[in-house]
Amino acid sequence: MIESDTCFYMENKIYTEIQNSFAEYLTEKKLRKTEERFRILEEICTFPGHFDICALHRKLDDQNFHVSKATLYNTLEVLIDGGLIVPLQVSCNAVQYKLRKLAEMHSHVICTKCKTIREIKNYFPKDQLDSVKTPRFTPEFASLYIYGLCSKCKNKMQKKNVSDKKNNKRKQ
Amino acid sequence: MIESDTCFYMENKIYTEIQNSFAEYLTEKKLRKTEERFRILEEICTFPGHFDICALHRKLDDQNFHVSKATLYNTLEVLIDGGLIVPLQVSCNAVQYKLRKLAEMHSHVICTKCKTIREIKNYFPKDQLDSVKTPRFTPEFASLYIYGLCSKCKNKMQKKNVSDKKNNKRKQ
DNA sequence: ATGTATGCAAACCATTTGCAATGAC
DNA sequence: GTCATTGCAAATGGTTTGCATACAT
Repeated sequence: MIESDTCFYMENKIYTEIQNSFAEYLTEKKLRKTEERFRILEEICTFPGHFDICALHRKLDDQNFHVSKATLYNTLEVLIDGGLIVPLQVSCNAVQYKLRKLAEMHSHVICTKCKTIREIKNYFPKDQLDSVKTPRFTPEFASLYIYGLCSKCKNKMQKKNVSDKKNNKRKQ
Repeated sequence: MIESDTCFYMENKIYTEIQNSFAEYLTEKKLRKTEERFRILEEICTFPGHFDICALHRKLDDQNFHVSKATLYNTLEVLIDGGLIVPLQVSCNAVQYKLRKLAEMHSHVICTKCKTIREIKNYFPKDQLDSVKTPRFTPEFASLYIYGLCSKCKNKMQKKNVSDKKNNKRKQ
Protein backbone atom coordinates (compact mmCIF):
# COMPACT_ATOMS: atom_id res chain seq x y z
CA MET A 1 0.00 0.00 0.00
CA ILE A 2 2.97 2.27 0.41
CA GLU A 3 5.40 3.58 -2.11
CA SER A 4 8.09 6.19 -1.94
CA ASP A 5 9.56 8.31 -4.69
CA THR A 6 12.15 9.91 -2.53
CA CYS A 7 14.46 6.97 -2.02
CA PHE A 8 16.13 8.56 0.91
CA TYR A 9 18.29 6.37 3.07
CA MET A 10 19.87 7.55 6.26
CA GLU A 11 23.48 8.48 5.92
CA ASN A 12 25.78 7.03 8.53
CA LYS A 13 26.42 10.41 10.08
CA ILE A 14 22.74 11.13 10.54
CA TYR A 15 22.16 7.64 11.84
CA THR A 16 24.83 8.04 14.54
CA GLU A 17 23.28 11.35 15.48
CA ILE A 18 19.88 9.69 15.90
CA GLN A 19 21.37 6.90 17.95
CA ASN A 20 23.18 9.36 20.22
CA SER A 21 20.10 11.44 20.74
CA PHE A 22 18.23 8.26 21.75
CA ALA A 23 21.00 7.29 24.18
CA GLU A 24 20.86 10.78 25.67
CA TYR A 25 17.13 10.57 26.07
CA LEU A 26 17.38 7.20 27.81
CA THR A 27 19.99 8.54 30.21
CA GLU A 28 17.99 11.65 30.94
CA LYS A 29 14.85 9.65 31.69
CA LYS A 30 16.80 6.97 33.56
CA LEU A 31 15.66 4.28 31.16
CA ARG A 32 17.83 1.27 30.41
CA LYS A 33 19.97 0.98 27.33
CA THR A 34 19.04 -2.47 26.12
CA GLU A 35 20.23 -4.18 22.98
CA GLU A 36 16.62 -4.52 21.82
CA ARG A 37 16.00 -0.78 21.90
CA PHE A 38 19.04 0.06 19.81
CA ARG A 39 18.58 -2.76 17.32
CA ILE A 40 14.98 -1.69 16.79
CA LEU A 41 15.95 1.93 16.23
CA GLU A 42 18.69 0.82 13.84
CA GLU A 43 16.22 -1.20 11.81
CA ILE A 44 13.76 1.68 11.74
CA CYS A 45 16.45 3.89 10.24
CA THR A 46 16.63 1.66 7.18
CA PHE A 47 13.02 2.33 6.19
CA PRO A 48 12.93 5.01 3.50
CA GLY A 49 9.41 6.06 4.52
CA HIS A 50 6.84 4.84 6.98
CA PHE A 51 6.37 1.37 8.29
CA ASP A 52 4.03 -0.52 10.55
CA ILE A 53 4.76 -2.85 13.45
CA CYS A 54 4.37 -5.96 11.30
CA ALA A 55 6.86 -4.86 8.67
CA LEU A 56 9.31 -3.92 11.38
CA HIS A 57 8.83 -7.26 13.12
CA ARG A 58 9.39 -9.15 9.88
CA LYS A 59 12.48 -7.14 9.06
CA LEU A 60 14.02 -7.84 12.46
CA ASP A 61 13.14 -11.52 12.15
CA ASP A 62 14.87 -11.63 8.78
CA GLN A 63 18.00 -10.33 10.48
CA ASN A 64 17.59 -13.13 13.02
CA PHE A 65 16.85 -10.68 15.75
CA HIS A 66 13.72 -11.88 17.51
CA VAL A 67 11.70 -9.61 19.75
CA SER A 68 8.16 -10.00 20.99
CA LYS A 69 5.44 -7.76 19.67
CA ALA A 70 4.96 -6.41 23.19
CA THR A 71 8.56 -5.22 23.25
CA LEU A 72 8.11 -3.62 19.85
CA TYR A 73 5.08 -1.70 21.08
CA ASN A 74 6.93 -0.68 24.23
CA THR A 75 9.98 0.47 22.36
CA LEU A 76 8.00 2.43 19.79
CA GLU A 77 6.27 4.19 22.67
CA VAL A 78 9.64 5.16 24.14
CA LEU A 79 10.86 6.32 20.73
CA ILE A 80 7.77 8.47 20.30
CA ASP A 81 8.19 10.02 23.73
CA GLY A 82 11.82 10.66 22.93
CA GLY A 83 10.81 12.46 19.75
CA LEU A 84 12.69 10.05 17.47
CA ILE A 85 9.72 8.74 15.56
CA VAL A 86 6.19 9.94 14.94
CA PRO A 87 3.02 7.93 14.53
CA LEU A 88 0.86 8.71 11.58
CA GLN A 89 -2.42 6.98 11.28
CA VAL A 90 -3.49 6.71 7.76
CA SER A 91 -6.69 4.83 7.50
CA CYS A 92 -5.19 1.44 6.93
CA ASN A 93 -5.59 -1.22 9.59
CA ALA A 94 -2.33 -0.64 11.44
CA VAL A 95 -0.74 2.59 12.66
CA GLN A 96 2.13 3.79 10.52
CA TYR A 97 5.29 5.16 12.10
CA LYS A 98 8.10 7.16 10.69
CA LEU A 99 11.44 8.59 11.70
CA ARG A 100 10.80 12.13 12.81
CA LYS A 101 13.79 13.35 10.77
CA LEU A 102 12.04 11.99 7.69
CA ALA A 103 8.62 13.23 8.70
CA GLU A 104 10.05 16.73 8.92
CA MET A 105 11.33 16.44 5.36
CA HIS A 106 8.16 15.16 3.74
CA SER A 107 4.69 16.11 2.71
CA HIS A 108 2.24 13.29 2.10
CA VAL A 109 0.18 12.65 -0.97
CA ILE A 110 -2.72 10.31 -0.25
CA CYS A 111 -5.08 8.76 -2.77
CA THR A 112 -8.51 8.79 -1.17
CA LYS A 113 -9.51 5.82 -3.30
CA CYS A 114 -6.76 3.21 -2.93
CA LYS A 115 -5.18 4.82 0.18
CA THR A 116 -1.70 4.71 -1.28
CA ILE A 117 0.63 7.21 0.38
CA ARG A 118 3.44 8.83 -1.50
CA GLU A 119 6.02 11.10 -0.01
CA ILE A 120 7.20 14.29 -1.60
CA LYS A 121 9.42 17.09 -0.37
CA ASN A 122 7.91 19.08 2.47
CA TYR A 123 5.90 22.05 1.27
CA PHE A 124 5.54 23.40 4.76
CA PRO A 125 9.06 23.73 6.16
CA LYS A 126 9.93 24.87 9.67
CA ASP A 127 10.31 28.56 8.93
CA GLN A 128 6.70 28.75 7.78
CA LEU A 129 5.70 27.22 11.09
CA ASP A 130 6.79 30.40 12.88
CA SER A 131 4.00 32.34 11.22
CA VAL A 132 1.33 29.99 12.55
CA LYS A 133 -0.41 31.13 15.72
CA THR A 134 -1.07 28.25 18.07
CA PRO A 135 -2.03 29.59 21.49
CA ARG A 136 -1.17 27.40 24.48
CA PHE A 137 0.74 25.05 22.23
CA THR A 138 4.42 24.54 21.40
CA PRO A 139 4.69 23.36 17.80
CA GLU A 140 7.59 21.09 16.94
CA PHE A 141 7.00 20.26 13.33
CA ALA A 142 4.30 20.21 10.71
CA SER A 143 3.35 17.92 7.91
CA LEU A 144 1.13 18.54 4.97
CA TYR A 145 -1.36 15.95 3.76
CA ILE A 146 -2.59 16.32 0.23
CA TYR A 147 -5.66 14.33 -0.69
CA GLY A 148 -6.79 13.47 -4.16
CA LEU A 149 -6.73 10.74 -6.78
CA CYS A 150 -3.71 8.90 -8.10
CA SER A 151 -3.53 8.46 -11.86
CA LYS A 152 -4.47 4.77 -11.69
CA CYS A 153 -7.65 5.38 -9.71
CA LYS A 154 -8.54 8.38 -11.84
CA ASN A 155 -8.24 6.31 -15.00
CA LYS A 156 -10.32 3.49 -13.55
CA MET A 157 -12.99 5.94 -12.51
CA GLN A 158 -13.17 7.59 -15.93
CA LYS A 159 -13.42 4.24 -17.68
CA LYS A 160 -16.17 3.20 -15.29
CA ASN A 161 -18.12 6.39 -15.92
CA VAL A 162 -17.84 5.96 -19.67
CA SER A 163 -19.06 2.37 -19.54
CA ASP A 164 -21.84 3.40 -17.17
CA LYS A 165 -23.04 5.97 -19.66
CA LYS A 166 -22.94 3.42 -22.46
CA ASN A 167 -25.00 1.03 -20.38
CA ASN A 168 -27.48 3.76 -19.61
CA LYS A 169 -27.92 4.48 -23.30
CA ARG A 170 -28.44 0.82 -24.12
CA LYS A 171 -31.09 0.56 -21.46
CA GLN A 172 -32.99 3.57 -22.73
CA MET B 1 -9.68 13.67 24.14
CA ILE B 2 -11.10 16.20 21.70
CA GLU B 3 -11.61 19.88 21.94
CA SER B 4 -12.41 22.54 19.40
CA ASP B 5 -11.83 26.25 19.59
CA THR B 6 -13.58 27.12 16.39
CA CYS B 7 -17.17 26.45 17.34
CA PHE B 8 -18.28 26.28 13.77
CA TYR B 9 -21.69 24.85 13.08
CA MET B 10 -22.96 24.18 9.62
CA GLU B 11 -25.34 26.77 8.33
CA ASN B 12 -28.55 25.44 6.87
CA LYS B 13 -27.63 26.47 3.38
CA ILE B 14 -24.35 24.60 3.48
CA TYR B 15 -26.03 21.62 5.07
CA THR B 16 -28.58 21.38 2.26
CA GLU B 17 -25.75 21.66 -0.23
CA ILE B 18 -23.96 18.74 1.42
CA GLN B 19 -27.13 16.69 1.48
CA ASN B 20 -27.78 17.36 -2.20
CA SER B 21 -24.27 16.48 -3.20
CA PHE B 22 -24.66 13.18 -1.33
CA ALA B 23 -27.97 12.48 -3.06
CA GLU B 24 -26.34 13.20 -6.42
CA TYR B 25 -23.50 10.87 -5.62
CA LEU B 26 -25.88 8.07 -4.65
CA THR B 27 -27.84 8.51 -7.87
CA GLU B 28 -24.70 8.59 -9.97
CA LYS B 29 -23.36 5.41 -8.40
CA LYS B 30 -26.81 3.76 -8.40
CA LEU B 31 -26.78 3.40 -4.63
CA ARG B 32 -29.98 3.49 -2.61
CA LYS B 33 -31.20 6.57 -0.80
CA THR B 34 -32.01 5.10 2.59
CA GLU B 35 -33.22 6.98 5.66
CA GLU B 36 -30.19 5.68 7.58
CA ARG B 37 -27.71 7.24 5.18
CA PHE B 38 -29.27 10.67 5.34
CA ARG B 39 -29.84 10.67 9.08
CA ILE B 40 -26.22 9.68 9.61
CA LEU B 41 -24.95 12.46 7.35
CA GLU B 42 -27.26 14.92 9.08
CA GLU B 43 -25.87 13.96 12.47
CA ILE B 44 -22.31 14.20 11.20
CA CYS B 45 -23.02 17.77 10.11
CA THR B 46 -23.71 18.79 13.70
CA PHE B 47 -20.19 17.91 14.85
CA PRO B 48 -18.14 21.10 15.00
CA GLY B 49 -14.96 19.14 14.40
CA HIS B 50 -13.98 15.52 14.21
CA PHE B 51 -15.71 12.52 15.64
CA ASP B 52 -15.26 8.78 15.87
CA ILE B 53 -17.73 6.00 15.22
CA CYS B 54 -18.60 5.64 18.91
CA ALA B 55 -19.45 9.30 19.40
CA LEU B 56 -21.56 9.23 16.28
CA HIS B 57 -23.34 6.08 17.41
CA ARG B 58 -24.07 7.57 20.82
CA LYS B 59 -25.33 10.80 19.29
CA LEU B 60 -27.73 8.94 17.01
CA ASP B 61 -28.91 6.79 19.89
CA ASP B 62 -29.62 9.92 21.92
CA GLN B 63 -31.86 11.10 19.09
CA ASN B 64 -33.59 7.72 19.28
CA PHE B 65 -32.31 6.75 15.89
CA HIS B 66 -30.81 3.30 16.23
CA VAL B 67 -28.44 1.90 13.66
CA SER B 68 -26.03 -0.98 13.90
CA LYS B 69 -22.32 -0.37 14.01
CA ALA B 70 -22.03 -2.32 10.74
CA THR B 71 -24.32 0.16 9.02
CA LEU B 72 -22.31 3.04 10.44
CA TYR B 73 -19.10 1.60 9.04
CA ASN B 74 -20.75 0.96 5.69
CA THR B 75 -22.20 4.42 5.49
CA LEU B 76 -18.97 6.15 6.46
CA GLU B 77 -17.26 4.20 3.68
CA VAL B 78 -19.82 5.46 1.19
CA LEU B 79 -19.45 9.02 2.51
CA ILE B 80 -15.68 8.83 2.12
CA ASP B 81 -15.96 7.50 -1.42
CA GLY B 82 -18.42 10.27 -2.17
CA GLY B 83 -15.93 12.85 -0.91
CA LEU B 84 -18.24 14.10 1.86
CA ILE B 85 -16.08 13.17 4.80
CA VAL B 86 -12.40 12.42 5.30
CA PRO B 87 -10.58 10.24 7.79
CA LEU B 88 -8.00 12.11 9.84
CA GLN B 89 -4.35 11.23 10.40
CA VAL B 90 -4.18 10.86 14.15
CA SER B 91 -3.11 7.82 16.08
CA CYS B 92 -5.82 7.36 18.67
CA ASN B 93 -7.51 4.01 19.20
CA ALA B 94 -10.39 4.77 16.89
CA VAL B 95 -10.20 6.44 13.50
CA GLN B 96 -11.36 10.05 13.51
CA TYR B 97 -13.54 11.38 10.71
CA LYS B 98 -14.55 14.85 9.68
CA LEU B 99 -16.77 16.60 7.19
CA ARG B 100 -14.63 17.38 4.20
CA LYS B 101 -15.99 20.94 4.07
CA LEU B 102 -14.62 21.43 7.59
CA ALA B 103 -11.36 19.63 6.88
CA GLU B 104 -10.76 22.07 4.03
CA MET B 105 -11.19 24.98 6.40
CA HIS B 106 -8.96 23.73 9.19
CA SER B 107 -5.40 22.98 10.08
CA HIS B 108 -4.88 20.50 12.89
CA VAL B 109 -2.85 20.99 16.02
CA ILE B 110 -2.02 17.68 17.66
CA CYS B 111 -0.35 17.10 21.00
CA THR B 112 1.99 14.16 20.54
CA LYS B 113 1.73 13.40 24.26
CA CYS B 114 -1.99 13.32 25.07
CA LYS B 115 -3.16 13.08 21.43
CA THR B 116 -5.63 15.92 21.83
CA ILE B 117 -6.54 17.49 18.51
CA ARG B 118 -7.38 21.15 18.19
CA GLU B 119 -8.53 22.84 15.07
CA ILE B 120 -7.36 26.19 13.84
CA LYS B 121 -7.92 28.11 10.62
CA ASN B 122 -6.30 26.48 7.62
CA TYR B 123 -2.77 27.69 6.98
CA PHE B 124 -2.57 25.94 3.66
CA PRO B 125 -5.54 27.13 1.60
CA LYS B 126 -6.45 25.91 -1.85
CA ASP B 127 -4.54 28.51 -3.84
CA GLN B 128 -1.26 27.36 -2.31
CA LEU B 129 -2.07 23.86 -3.48
CA ASP B 130 -1.56 24.97 -7.08
CA SER B 131 2.14 25.53 -6.45
CA VAL B 132 2.67 21.96 -5.25
CA LYS B 133 4.02 19.56 -7.83
CA THR B 134 2.41 16.14 -7.56
CA PRO B 135 3.19 14.09 -10.65
CA ARG B 136 0.60 11.48 -11.66
CA PHE B 137 -1.74 12.76 -9.01
CA THR B 138 -4.78 15.04 -9.01
CA PRO B 139 -4.90 16.91 -5.71
CA GLU B 140 -8.29 17.85 -4.34
CA PHE B 141 -7.47 19.45 -1.03
CA ALA B 142 -4.77 19.63 1.58
CA SER B 143 -4.69 19.69 5.34
CA LEU B 144 -1.87 20.74 7.59
CA TYR B 145 -1.01 18.78 10.73
CA ILE B 146 1.06 20.58 13.33
CA TYR B 147 2.61 18.34 15.96
CA GLY B 148 3.93 19.44 19.29
CA LEU B 149 3.06 19.73 22.97
CA CYS B 150 -0.03 21.31 24.48
CA SER B 151 0.52 23.57 27.47
CA LYS B 152 -0.79 20.99 29.95
CA CYS B 153 1.59 18.27 28.80
CA LYS B 154 4.48 20.71 28.62
CA ASN B 155 3.88 21.83 32.19
CA LYS B 156 3.67 18.27 33.43
CA MET B 157 6.91 17.42 31.69
CA GLN B 158 8.76 20.43 33.14
CA LYS B 159 7.56 19.64 36.64
CA LYS B 160 8.71 16.07 36.21
CA ASN B 161 12.15 17.18 35.02
CA VAL B 162 12.51 19.56 37.96
CA SER B 163 11.58 16.90 40.50
CA ASP B 164 13.91 14.44 38.75
CA LYS B 165 16.78 16.89 39.14
CA LYS B 166 15.95 17.46 42.80
CA ASN B 167 16.03 13.73 43.39
CA ASN B 168 19.37 13.50 41.64
CA LYS B 169 20.84 16.14 43.93
CA ARG B 170 19.51 14.39 47.03
CA LYS B 171 21.07 11.13 45.95
CA GLN B 172 24.47 12.70 45.34
C1' DA C 1 -39.65 -8.73 -8.42
C1' DT C 2 -34.82 -7.82 -7.78
C1' DG C 3 -30.93 -7.18 -5.54
C1' DT C 4 -28.99 -3.65 -2.35
C1' DA C 5 -28.85 -2.18 2.57
C1' DT C 6 -29.49 -3.25 7.21
C1' DG C 7 -28.94 -5.74 11.77
C1' DC C 8 -27.01 -9.13 14.41
C1' DA C 9 -23.56 -12.07 16.01
C1' DA C 10 -19.40 -14.15 15.23
C1' DA C 11 -14.74 -13.61 13.52
C1' DC C 12 -10.64 -10.98 12.96
C1' DC C 13 -6.64 -8.69 14.12
C1' DA C 14 -3.99 -4.76 16.03
C1' DT C 15 -2.96 -3.36 20.45
C1' DT C 16 -2.85 -3.76 25.55
C1' DT C 17 -2.30 -6.09 29.84
C1' DG C 18 -0.63 -9.26 33.57
C1' DC C 19 2.84 -11.86 35.22
C1' DA C 20 7.02 -14.64 35.54
C1' DA C 21 11.81 -14.63 34.01
C1' DT C 22 15.75 -11.94 32.54
C1' DG C 23 19.33 -8.69 32.77
C1' DA C 24 20.97 -3.44 33.12
C1' DC C 25 22.37 -0.58 36.65
C1' DG D 1 20.47 -6.99 44.72
C1' DT D 2 16.97 -4.15 42.77
C1' DC D 3 13.70 -3.03 39.64
C1' DA D 4 13.01 -1.92 34.72
C1' DT D 5 12.53 -4.62 30.58
C1' DT D 6 11.41 -8.61 28.05
C1' DG D 7 8.48 -12.54 26.39
C1' DC D 8 4.49 -15.05 26.42
C1' DA D 9 -0.28 -15.70 26.50
C1' DA D 10 -4.63 -14.03 27.46
C1' DA D 11 -7.77 -10.08 27.23
C1' DT D 12 -9.53 -6.04 24.94
C1' DG D 13 -11.78 -3.45 21.60
C1' DG D 14 -12.19 -1.40 17.03
C1' DT D 15 -13.39 -3.11 12.60
C1' DT D 16 -14.91 -6.66 9.26
C1' DT D 17 -17.60 -10.47 7.67
C1' DG D 18 -21.48 -13.70 6.76
C1' DC D 19 -26.00 -14.34 6.48
C1' DA D 20 -31.01 -13.74 7.13
C1' DT D 21 -34.37 -10.04 6.82
C1' DA D 22 -36.11 -5.62 5.23
C1' DC D 23 -36.95 -2.34 1.82
C1' DA D 24 -35.57 1.11 -2.23
C1' DT D 25 -35.95 0.83 -7.01
